[in-house]
Amino acid sequence: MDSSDLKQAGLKTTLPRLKVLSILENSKIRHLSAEDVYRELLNDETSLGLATVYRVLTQFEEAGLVIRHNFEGEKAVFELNDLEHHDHMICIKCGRVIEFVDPSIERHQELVAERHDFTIQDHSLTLYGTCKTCTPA
Amino acid sequence: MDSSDLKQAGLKTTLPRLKVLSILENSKIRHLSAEDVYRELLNDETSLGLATVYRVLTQFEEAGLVIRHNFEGEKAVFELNDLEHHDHMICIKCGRVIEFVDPSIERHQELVAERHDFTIQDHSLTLYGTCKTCTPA
DNA sequence: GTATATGCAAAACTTTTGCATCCTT
DNA sequence: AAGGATGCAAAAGTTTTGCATATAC
Repeated sequence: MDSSDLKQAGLKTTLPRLKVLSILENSKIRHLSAEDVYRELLNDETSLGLATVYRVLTQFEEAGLVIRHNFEGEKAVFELNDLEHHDHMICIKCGRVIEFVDPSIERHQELVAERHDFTIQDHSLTLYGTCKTCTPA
Repeated sequence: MDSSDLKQAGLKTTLPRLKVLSILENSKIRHLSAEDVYRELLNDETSLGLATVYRVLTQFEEAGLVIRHNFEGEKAVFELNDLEHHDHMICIKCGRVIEFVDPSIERHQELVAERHDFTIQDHSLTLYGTCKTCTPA
């Protein structure tokens, strides 16, 4: 992702937008809150206002560059929309986020929706529990 | 549900709690925000403070009497925990909430979790789209 | 040069908390 | 009588907005 993605989205290539994009691409942690992004930039010589970070992330979401998640109890987090669609497992002990795809689940969502004459536009599936490391043996 | 459910949950039988319980049981709409509950009580001779509604709903959640949902973009909503487990479809046009259960989906959640050595404690599956009435033909 | 973007501070909105008072047991 | 529950107002946390200034094209 680079400035051409911004242009395509109808967004001017500005330093704040490039910085946010770069954080999203290079951060070790894939799911970041607006404040996470803001804080990563604080060390930076020219940091951004938190309001700008929110505005940029919202524009990115509208442009389809990022996906916003509202996981339980947390503030909103954002991830780059650069992978195939996937759902999430979240470890309630260490916070780790595991991404997964399950075609059977996807298919059955469609089937159950059809059964109710419902047209799916989007869905959100999140499993909460403990990961390999955090599950007591 | 009545005062005995409160006692069992270790909660004193108070008027505010009974009122909230009664709203949850008798409201036409099943999924209510704290403010929805608060507003239904405003006409009432003795209404409750919003803070009390939040406290009561939180206690009910801890006691397992209600389930709290954080649907996308909305404030938290609460529903009585009096049905079997189920997931939700939400019409993004009319706000209607349809409850459903799909054993295949449940099963495949377990399978995919196992594959990742993940132990599910809870999950949240919500389909967003348009219902029968709101889907353009 | 013009339109759009940003920064800052203030506002908005949801939810929680402190504390004095009241109610249930 | 004692402990827990409530109301009110204030605080906290997250996200949005108004407006003057700065920046991209």
